[in-house]
Amino acid sequence: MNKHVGTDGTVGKALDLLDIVVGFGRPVRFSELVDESPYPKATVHRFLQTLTNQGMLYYAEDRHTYAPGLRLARLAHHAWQTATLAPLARPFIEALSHEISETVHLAQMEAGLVVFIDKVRPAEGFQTLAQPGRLAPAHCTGVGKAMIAYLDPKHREEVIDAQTFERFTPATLSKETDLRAELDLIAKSGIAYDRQEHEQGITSIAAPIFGAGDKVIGALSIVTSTMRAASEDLDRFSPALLRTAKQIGREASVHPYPVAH
Amino acid sequence: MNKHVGTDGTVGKALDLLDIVVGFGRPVRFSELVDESPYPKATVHRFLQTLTNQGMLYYAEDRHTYAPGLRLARLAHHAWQTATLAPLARPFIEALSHEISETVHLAQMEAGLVVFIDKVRPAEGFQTLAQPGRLAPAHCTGVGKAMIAYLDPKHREEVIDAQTFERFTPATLSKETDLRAELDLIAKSGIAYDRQEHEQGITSIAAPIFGAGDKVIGALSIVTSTMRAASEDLDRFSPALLRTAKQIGREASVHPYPVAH
DNA sequence: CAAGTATGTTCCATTATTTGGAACTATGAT
DNA sequence: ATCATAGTTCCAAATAATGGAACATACTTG
Repeated sequence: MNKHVGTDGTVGKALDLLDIVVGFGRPVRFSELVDESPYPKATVHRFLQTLTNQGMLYYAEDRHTYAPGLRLARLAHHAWQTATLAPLARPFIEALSHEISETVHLAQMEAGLVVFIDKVRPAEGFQTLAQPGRLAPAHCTGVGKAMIAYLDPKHREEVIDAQTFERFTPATLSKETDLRAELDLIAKSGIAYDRQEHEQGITSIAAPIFGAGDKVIGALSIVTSTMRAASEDLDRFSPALLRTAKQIGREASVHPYPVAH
Repeated sequence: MNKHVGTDGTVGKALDLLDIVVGFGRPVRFSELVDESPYPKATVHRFLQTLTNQGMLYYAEDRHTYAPGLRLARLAHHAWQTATLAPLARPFIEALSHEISETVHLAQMEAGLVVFIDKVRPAEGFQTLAQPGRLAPAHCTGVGKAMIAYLDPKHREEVIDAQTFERFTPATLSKETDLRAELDLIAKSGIAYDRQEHEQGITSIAAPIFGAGDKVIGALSIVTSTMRAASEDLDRFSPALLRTAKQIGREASVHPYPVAH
């Protein structure tokens, strides 16, 4: 259900809190964190002290707020460079976006959720919810469904179990059976769609990226709005999309590192 | 001596280990980590399990190696945007690099070490050690010395104490007294130099960046190679360098966030 | 391919750290 | 000046971390 179960003792809890602070996306006050976290006041306080000491958080004395620290920024940036598909895929998704003049998203999966890893917008495109580093549910996104459909059976079941099936729009697939039916289709065609299932007015066409040993390591999507194109129009992008996904996959298989998970 | 002292219990130790893994810059084996960390085998093992469970590390079963995890990578964008000067300074250092056609580095200080935050190279410049996210000692870099020279006395002593005075080249300042003498000069002129003290053949001219309350929040440097310019030639960049540092400082003072530490 | 060596994992009694309710202090609003 | 809200400290009890040593597994080599 929840992303990282709290069975990892002190360290797990501290990281939970770190995630919460970062999740706010702005400097946060102590009391907000007490409300948001499942831990009692004294415990939260102790963790914040530790994390601040460690440079993972920064405490602004004047404003009494906590924000991500420089050490976290440094570690995270490193991780981005060495542990995600982003640096490797960048040239390809730039080329794709340029070729078709549409927004392209790159995503990977973490703990049953979609993580948006990178994004290229052509010139001045519209803004979507997907910012790099953002999490989204897998059941209602093109990239999420594309990845689930090609997961090995064991992982697939785990990930499906992890879905909340929360409704974001009237089109959201909110039943497990609906999702499974669609996954079957995707597994046949190699293409997944998001028909305004996550954001009203936003549609996408997505394809999985396969790394060494034909393991799904990520997904790629072309995103547009209903203003700009009908859902079926997206189909004309599928050759370019599949080609780019294959290019990235090949690159990832060849390069030992950065590692794709 | 070491960056984050181990006085923060379990969480501190786990983060130490995380830093060590990330520091390798490549997937690492268990035994390498046991050697590198001060903790006993069983303890390292337990931490690695926890961190992997938490998604902060990724364990490649086939290769038996640990690498940064997706969860850590996910934190990158947020942390980088809100915790560093990078987003705010970007336009200014781009303008500077373009104006003078040289490489420009932006750095901040973390636990007595220099963290390179951003870097702009003109067209196809040469490569230096400084990649964004990279750590470097403060005693042998222009940006490091520029920051130390303007730290308040308390912090200054702490940071000087934290230096290892490791020799990287024959020109490296390897004695505390040498460093102090140079800091005095820097404090007078507002300009610091790196005369091949970190990398053979690389020289730079650096200036501190002051935020609200005239606190040093970072430093800026123009980097060139001895191939391209003599050390004294760098002086002709100093007006542009100082101007840009001032612009960034003003911007940082005005904008409440991103926070400069 | 068997014996040897290096590497990785598990166990568990001991030890040290975390935990969190409650009392306390600082801050800020009226 | 008074009250309310936010943040910090305390400390005995509860729990989790510790790490030496035994065990298991993967590699190496004669």
